[in-house]
Amino acid sequence: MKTYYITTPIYYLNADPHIGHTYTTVAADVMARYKKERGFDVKFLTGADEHGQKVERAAADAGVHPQAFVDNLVSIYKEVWKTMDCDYDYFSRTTDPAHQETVKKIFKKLYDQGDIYKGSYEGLYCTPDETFFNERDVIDGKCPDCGRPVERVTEESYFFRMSKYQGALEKLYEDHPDFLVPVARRNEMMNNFIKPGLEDLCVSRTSFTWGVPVDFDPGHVIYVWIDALPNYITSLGFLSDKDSDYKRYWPADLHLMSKEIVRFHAVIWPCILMALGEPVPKQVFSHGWLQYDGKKMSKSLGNAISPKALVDEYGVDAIRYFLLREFTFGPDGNFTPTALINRYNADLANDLGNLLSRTVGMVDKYFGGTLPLLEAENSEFDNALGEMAKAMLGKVEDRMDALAFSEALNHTWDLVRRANKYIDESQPWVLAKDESKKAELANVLYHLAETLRIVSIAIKPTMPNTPAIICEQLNITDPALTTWESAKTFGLLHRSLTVTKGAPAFPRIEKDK
RNA sequence: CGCAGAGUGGAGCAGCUUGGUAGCUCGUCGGGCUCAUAACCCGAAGGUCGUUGGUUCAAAUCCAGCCUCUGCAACCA
Repeated sequence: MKTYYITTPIYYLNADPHIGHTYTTVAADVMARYKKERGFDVKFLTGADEHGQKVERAAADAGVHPQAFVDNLVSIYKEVWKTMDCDYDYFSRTTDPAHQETVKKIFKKLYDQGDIYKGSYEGLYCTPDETFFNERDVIDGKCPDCGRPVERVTEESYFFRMSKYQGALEKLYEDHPDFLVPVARRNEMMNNFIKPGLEDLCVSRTSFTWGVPVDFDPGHVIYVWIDALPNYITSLGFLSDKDSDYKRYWPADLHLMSKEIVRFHAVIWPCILMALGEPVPKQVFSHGWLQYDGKKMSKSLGNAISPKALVDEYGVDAIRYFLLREFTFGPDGNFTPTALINRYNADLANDLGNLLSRTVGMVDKYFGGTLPLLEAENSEFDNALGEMAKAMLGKVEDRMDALAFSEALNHTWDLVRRANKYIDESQPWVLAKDESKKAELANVLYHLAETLRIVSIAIKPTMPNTPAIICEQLNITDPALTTWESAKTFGLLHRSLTVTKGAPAFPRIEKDK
């Protein structure tokens, strides 16, 4: 079976998850579900980056041990992913003992082969803040955070010989234009970091202790690059005696992330892998940021949106749908409550939810809930709808494979809108008044139900819960009628369909609310 | 001249790679229908595609300059 390994970043645990983390994780989850529907052997990883000075300090401020601090945050993240129906296979933690053991082995291996060496790190240091700053960040010799003077200090530390992989990295970018997408990010990495020359990377610290120790040099802690990035392979058992997942799933098919951490995944990470002699990931995809009402979302601005609150108000499927449908996946997007309500009402309540209601309602009203087995010639409208329904999933696949979630969903909604139009064309309420048109009427309603079946399959990856609502009202219980491939055939649903009226799947939201 | 992206009818976006009647959703106005969650369907109005110049038979699309906004610049998804 063909494998598919997809990852989100492992999120840095300095705050609760907000809608931005959710955006990345939901997109990865949708992709993972889609690939599973297509028959791939899928592994989906998310996780937490738990080490470092910021965590150490945040824990101290909270008056708890760092481990207790991250344990608490991890449980909060996991709770949010559960709320969002994000169904990951691995939750990677950098405090996991097995991960730490492998990180030590990686560090040692790179050291032994000369790719890590001991040197000295010189920088501007703010002693009260215990933080290094760049020349350009320092304002008039003062710390940009606290305003106190910084001093030039030298610290002994280990360096990764990244410069050695300059040529190999350039070749990777040239040979595989799709290694990093979208192309704007690729240009950015090339022009800013690769072409000017890779600098060796400082991979250890002595300024804090909350991390994986360098076991052959006490006092040194392995810095984030060699700790967090390798989680994608340590979680698969790399360099351990249980490495069957590594052999099976590596290299990753897709590292998904937002733009600010592209450099680490598209420059540093491949260099580390090349140094280890391991294959690099097939693709790194960077999506944009969600702004809130045109402003950057951040903890300090206090405008970060809580995913939990949104789900409580609108439902998980609606939020997942909105995130993927509203924004083009790649550029930045602007999240506004108005857009959410508009999208919900227009697409989910008016188009899809209402289509289900009117279909079930008519079967109930005209036939007492069960369609009779009557033969009828298809009208031109019936044929047009059927043809469109059959072709829809292929278009969805094409856009999903390109990570164009919004366009994929739009193809499905083209069909939903077409079905609403079909009702007007077919005028079932006119047919219902003529006893001799019973067969025609039943045929129209059958076409609607079958279209809804196909729609319910196409939306499965994005909206994991809605298909069950549709199937319940249409009494679809045969698993063969809900497989991905079955949505490419029109007419599988049984003709003598019995429906069950239910509450509206997406009740309209009144605007003044 | 640090790098990259964006500027398209009232709003939000797509199109630009491979030039050729400017598309989608929402909103507005008018009409139709009545099965349905006052939902659905049809039609209309509304854009010199930031700006200047160039290439071309033809430019939103290619090239150059300029203006405005945004992001990145060793760890905010």
